[in-house]
Amino acid sequence: MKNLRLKSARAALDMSQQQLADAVGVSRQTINAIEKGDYNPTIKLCLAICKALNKTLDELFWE
Amino acid sequence: MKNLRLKSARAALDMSQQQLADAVGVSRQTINAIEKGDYNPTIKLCLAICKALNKTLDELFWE
DNA sequence: ACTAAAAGTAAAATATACTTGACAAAATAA
DNA sequence: TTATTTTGTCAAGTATATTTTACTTTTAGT
Repeated sequence: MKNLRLKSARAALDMSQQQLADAVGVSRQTINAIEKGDYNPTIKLCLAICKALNKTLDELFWE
Repeated sequence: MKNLRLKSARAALDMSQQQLADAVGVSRQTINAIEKGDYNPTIKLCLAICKALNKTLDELFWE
């Protein structure tokens, strides 16, 4: 299922998928796939995304 | 680095690594490796572990 | 001490997260 | 409209999470 909280948090900081990808060191397609819900990232990547967006794991990835 | 919070939460419920592994559908070695800190699990597995141990992502995996 | 269960560890195989490159669709701005 | 950026999506490859089998070491019980 889609991760709209991630998409929303990124938009709130006016970051593109490419900018977030660069900030956490992955490809743009990986960010796109996570937002789309295509596959589950590793906890390490989730933590990097949280720090880049100033959010916690529970805020972005708890269901 | 070791995940002592996970180890502690499991011990608090008196569960063995095997029991937790069965509860979340992975091998015992995977649980052992996560507690040992050998590699990073997927967010899906982290969520399953949290639910099995009645903890949140932030409680077990936030650094 | 003896026994059994639990935990630690390792190598080889498999499943899947992630990359790279590329192209089209949609959005934003001139 | 036209140009530019952003997003969506796909296929093939690479990196790594996870499994299986197996063995040793601790821990807990009797």
